[in-house]
Amino acid sequence: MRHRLKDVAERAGVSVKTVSNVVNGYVHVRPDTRARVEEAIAELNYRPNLSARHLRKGRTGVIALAVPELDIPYFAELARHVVTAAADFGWTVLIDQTGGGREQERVVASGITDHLIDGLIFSPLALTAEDLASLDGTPMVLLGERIDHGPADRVVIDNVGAAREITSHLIGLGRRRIAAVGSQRTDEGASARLRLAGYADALRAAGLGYDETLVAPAPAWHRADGAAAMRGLLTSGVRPDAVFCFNDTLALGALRALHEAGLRVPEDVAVVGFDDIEDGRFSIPTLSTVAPDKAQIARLAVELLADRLDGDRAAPARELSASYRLEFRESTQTP
Amino acid sequence: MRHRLKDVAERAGVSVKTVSNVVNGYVHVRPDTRARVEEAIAELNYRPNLSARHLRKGRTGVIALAVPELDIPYFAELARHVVTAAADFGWTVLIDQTGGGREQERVVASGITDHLIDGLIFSPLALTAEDLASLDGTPMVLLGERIDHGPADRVVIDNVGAAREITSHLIGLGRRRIAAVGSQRTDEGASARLRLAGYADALRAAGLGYDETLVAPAPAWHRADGAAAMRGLLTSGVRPDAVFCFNDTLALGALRALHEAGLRVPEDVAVVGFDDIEDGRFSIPTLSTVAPDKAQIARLAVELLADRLDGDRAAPARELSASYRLEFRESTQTP
DNA sequence: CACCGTTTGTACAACGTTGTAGGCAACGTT
DNA sequence: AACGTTGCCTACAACGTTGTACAAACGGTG
Repeated sequence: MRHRLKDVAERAGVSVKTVSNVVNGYVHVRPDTRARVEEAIAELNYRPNLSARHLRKGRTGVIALAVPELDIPYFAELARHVVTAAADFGWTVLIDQTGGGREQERVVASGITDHLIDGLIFSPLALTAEDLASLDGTPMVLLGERIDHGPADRVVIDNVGAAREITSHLIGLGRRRIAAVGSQRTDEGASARLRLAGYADALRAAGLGYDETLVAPAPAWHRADGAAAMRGLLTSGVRPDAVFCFNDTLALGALRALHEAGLRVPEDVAVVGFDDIEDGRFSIPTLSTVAPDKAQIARLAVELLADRLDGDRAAPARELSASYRLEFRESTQTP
Repeated sequence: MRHRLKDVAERAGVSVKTVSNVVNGYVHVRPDTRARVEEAIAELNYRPNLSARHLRKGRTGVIALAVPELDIPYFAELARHVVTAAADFGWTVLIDQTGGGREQERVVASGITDHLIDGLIFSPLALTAEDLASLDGTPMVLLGERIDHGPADRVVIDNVGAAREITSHLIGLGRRRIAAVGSQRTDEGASARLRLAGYADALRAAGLGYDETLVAPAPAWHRADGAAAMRGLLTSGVRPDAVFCFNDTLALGALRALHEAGLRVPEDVAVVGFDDIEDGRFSIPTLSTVAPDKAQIARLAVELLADRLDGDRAAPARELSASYRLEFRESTQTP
């Protein structure tokens, strides 16, 4: 049922290698020979065996994308863009969920590189630079801030700047008691730390004090965590007039908690998020947010990987920055 | 940097095959020999080359999951469950987006099977039984209703029954003018047809007429389509007191449109969806819905695939049914 | 002690592909 | 006419692994 080069060769009356040459677009094949071979390929519906090709060439045409969880909308949207960007290079993307734990991430980062893939785009939560250094040489591009001075290429966005800008926007609306939701003290919370820093920067620049009681931690960044953190803030008696949630799912949870508490958004409390996931465009109210250019992130990551694969694998690691913009929607604007 | 069986063999002072036997857990290896080999493996950090192994054995340990779009929450959640279920079989999952078009789906279904994967779990929108029959023999499990009597194993849920039940629930609440959002006349709309049938069944059983003007089509099933369809219904002058949306994202869009029109949910209009995506548990109001057991769907699909891989590939196609339950939340209940 | 079956290990070939080396025409140049 | 050059194609080996066949060592039995 499944045919090999040999079958095509026999049918076309040429050598196996000539068929291989046709398949690979080698120049010196007579037009009529080429035509005969192509006809045979079509008749047999021949497709190259990628494993054999890989074994011989050392390339599979498959790259992996490893993210903590697929059903976190941000990662799902990112995955979509990576698949699209990779297609431009003729690559297939193998998507892996790490779950976000350090051990799991280490397993993925080392295990997945068992010769099946050419390279890896990795969005780590817990992996350390140390873990990373112990991996053998599968080219890798990191997304996000977790690993500070690792040996790998990275695509980042300016978390501090974005957080500062969106917080300043809230201040510009006249809000003075601005809460932050999503802080994390663990090592996993690199993005949390940076966004918190940007938040604090903006308060300081506006002459507003940084009030510890307005900062709510969240163990993970799901809707439920956002709702719980918001409820915690409200029952603790602090009365914020605005909330900066460190991502959109937290913000959606916070909206929910505010709704349950009978508070109006944005009249009583303005809410902003981070990531610009699609839900935020249809939530009630729609959600103001920082919109990282996910397509650009994906494209830069794929391009970095391509450069690394084709170029010098020992070249120094590069870091590229993706852009973002602010989206102002109902949760910060009176209709 | 990367070592082969041969390197391990030299270090341990045995033949290549003996190392292979140790790696594969072959029984008849003397304990001290095994220990020596394992030590050498550890020292060299040896990992088998999966391409070579595949070439020899005909198995890769990779299965593919093909879905229309990854950033549709239902598919993202499903993907997560499939990855988890596959891990129990030691499989890695390669996730592919088809985009949902017939041609693209055909490309994925045939192209992806280029020797890289052992099997495919496929959630088709547009592919026909005819397309499917033309594929060579990569084992495949289909999800959903699209292909009626195809040659492949399938996992389905009882769309008609579920739609009937949720509609009956609305009727039980005293609603009489119940709209349906998401109908599709194209071939892609198999699920839409079945859910519409269940909706009509329930109306008929309750002695309510089927009113064409209460049925709104939706080209795709995104939030934006739900919002547009709902706006269309409202501006056309029909005044439903309940809406059955054929999936949750449509329902979230509909909630948005109702909100913009100043209608209260559930007081003025009750809303139900289908899929039980996480968003629906945090939306305002929270969304009543049909909750298919996604974990079960994923598990059944993986098991069917495993059976097919290990067993008789020519055995007749099987069809398994996954269960569902109804979730009643705020969008159909007054607080 | 000869015999036999089991245990433990080895050598070789094969999976399907492509890189290398080289052969044979046909051509233009001296 | 002899020569190198070019175009086109073929034969062979190799990528790293495992199945098959078989050899050597071992233990128990008659």
